[in-house]
Amino acid sequence: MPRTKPAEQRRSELLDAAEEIVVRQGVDAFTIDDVTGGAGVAKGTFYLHFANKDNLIGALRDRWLKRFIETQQEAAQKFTGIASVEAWLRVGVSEYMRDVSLHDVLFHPATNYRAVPNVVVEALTDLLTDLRPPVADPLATAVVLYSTMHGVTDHITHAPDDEWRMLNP
Amino acid sequence: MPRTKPAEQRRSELLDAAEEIVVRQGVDAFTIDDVTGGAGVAKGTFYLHFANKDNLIGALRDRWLKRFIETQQEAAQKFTGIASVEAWLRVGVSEYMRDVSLHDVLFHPATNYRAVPNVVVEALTDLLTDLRPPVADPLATAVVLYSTMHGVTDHITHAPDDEWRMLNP
Amino acid sequence: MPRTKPAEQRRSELLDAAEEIVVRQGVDAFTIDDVTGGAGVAKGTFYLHFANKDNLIGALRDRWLKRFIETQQEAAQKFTGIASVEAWLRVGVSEYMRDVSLHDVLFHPATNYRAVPNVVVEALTDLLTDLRPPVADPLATAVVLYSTMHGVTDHITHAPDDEWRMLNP
Amino acid sequence: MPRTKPAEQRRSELLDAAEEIVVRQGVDAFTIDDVTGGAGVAKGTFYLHFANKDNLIGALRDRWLKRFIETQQEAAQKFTGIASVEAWLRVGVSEYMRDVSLHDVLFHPATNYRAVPNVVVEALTDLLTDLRPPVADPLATAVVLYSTMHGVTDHITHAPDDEWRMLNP
DNA sequence: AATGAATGAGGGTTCATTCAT
DNA sequence: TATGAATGAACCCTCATTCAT
Repeated sequence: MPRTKPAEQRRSELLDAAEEIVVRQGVDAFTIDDVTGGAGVAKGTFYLHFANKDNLIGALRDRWLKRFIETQQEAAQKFTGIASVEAWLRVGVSEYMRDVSLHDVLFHPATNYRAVPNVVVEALTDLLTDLRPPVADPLATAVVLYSTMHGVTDHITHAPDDEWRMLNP
Repeated sequence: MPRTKPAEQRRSELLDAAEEIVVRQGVDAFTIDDVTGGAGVAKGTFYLHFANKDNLIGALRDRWLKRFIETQQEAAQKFTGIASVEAWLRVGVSEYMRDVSLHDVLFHPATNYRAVPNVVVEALTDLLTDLRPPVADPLATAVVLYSTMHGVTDHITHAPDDEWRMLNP
Repeated sequence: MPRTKPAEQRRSELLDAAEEIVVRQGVDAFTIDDVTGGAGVAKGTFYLHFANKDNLIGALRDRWLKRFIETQQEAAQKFTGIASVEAWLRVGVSEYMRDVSLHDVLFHPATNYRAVPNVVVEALTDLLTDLRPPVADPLATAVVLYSTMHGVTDHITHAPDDEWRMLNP
Repeated sequence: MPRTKPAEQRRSELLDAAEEIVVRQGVDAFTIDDVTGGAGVAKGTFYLHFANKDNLIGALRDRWLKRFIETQQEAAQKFTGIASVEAWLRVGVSEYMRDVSLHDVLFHPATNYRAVPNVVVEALTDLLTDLRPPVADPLATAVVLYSTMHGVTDHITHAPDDEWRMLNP
């Protein structure tokens, strides 16, 4: 049985391993060794698929964003008008909550995340732009909605249990 | 010429130096060496005032929060009713914008920030609770307002220049 | 009330503090800070009485030896002939056992202990030389007796309890 | 040209280098840097073979004991009765003398040596137990013999030259 | 494509010693 | 004589990256 696998699959397995470690142990215990260990390959193999550690984080981020937006898009397309915006937001919250810690790590300031989340805001802006009746300021609205979505999710996730119960009587 | 300074001042200078480095270079270039270099003291001096690196970050966070909330409190107290909430939020935005990168670093997930930002939400909740006419759900409202405040500021700060101009025609 | 004390007393107090720490915590936790802390003086004061750390250890060693030999001498003088040698050895064992860890630290190889224990052997050699009937080779005998005394004490001290009971039925 | 060597060999070379440094410079000049420098490898390589510094010292100790006892065993087996005990002791002395400073460092109190030398005493006890005619108290005898062996060697090694000549006329 | 031993720069922390008060 | 803040060399250890196989 060959140890070699298609590049795309190896890469994917490495990303999976990285994702799991990040989610489980946080960003501090984030070692190339852990990743390759988790993926069941040797250390050197990592560098056949990623230029360096930052590169991996970038790839992780891209994959996360791609999935996130696609999921929202799908949800939104099942509705029309304002309902599609609501669907978009609802899915956004549940997606965020699925793996907050992954999100936190991926978009934390230490890794030049700057431009990235804009993609999500842009997607929402597009959605709002196509809305009828028209939204006065799609971008501003998108920013506010996105912020709230994100912030509320954050709050819920980190809230002590009793506060959570207050919000969900 | 005395080398010694009051402990409180030295500590403060070290915090200042740390703050500046964090703001300027991000969290990755955050070295004890840099901090002591910036404060103009020897490396060992650092450990006269902080148990370790984490300890410093904690202190930085505490100081930031203290200042932030105090500033908001002051601003809010100059008004009554809904205007005080508005003042609170306005000051919040401008405070955030003064040093987003500092804030980002201080409260990024890698450093057990969990419980911390709640303090700000709590302050806002208190403000809303005392409001007349009463707010239906002060906590939920606070969360939404805080999220929006934070998210919008974030967006503005990281926005490419042209988008910023779109938002401020 | 003056904080100053006669040099000899301060020195003595520092030695006492050092001794206690060494006995209690072993040689690894042996810090100038600990010593001055234990003696209730400031760090700098240490260097008014000892040139450096090695110097302190040397002084500790000298004091220990002086006491040790004096005690043995006293015990030996109460007897004559071979009985005085036996007394000398008995006291030697009990003295060793009083503070093995102190002895261990003081005479461990890392601190150029070379010449030192000879003093004890020399004292014993003198005792044997004056013995009647004469001992064939006082030095060799002294070495053997001293070695046994030391080695046995060591063994007893470090022995697990059950072995100790075997030796003392 | 291959940089890599079998793990066992590398480990052995590191132990050799450590041993040499310990013998030559004593325990204070005992740096990981020195060890790796002596073995001709980079610092990091050390940690591929030892968990930490203490671990290395432990390994050094184990190796020393293993060799020591084996050599004694071999020597003893060439004889029977009391002669085997004499052989055991003679080899013990010469082995000790081959590298006293190594022994001193390895078994000095700072590094929890407690239980270790017992192994040698145990070996001797076994030897004495099998002796015919029987020895009254093998353990006590072993302790005394071992102590003397060790102590005498120590004395010889550290003796000033003239005293040494007195003992070897 | 895959390996994993080897690298070595770099960081956090300790602590003996100094020195201005 | 006494203080204790300040110093800074030294050390252990980590881990991203390389490279010969």
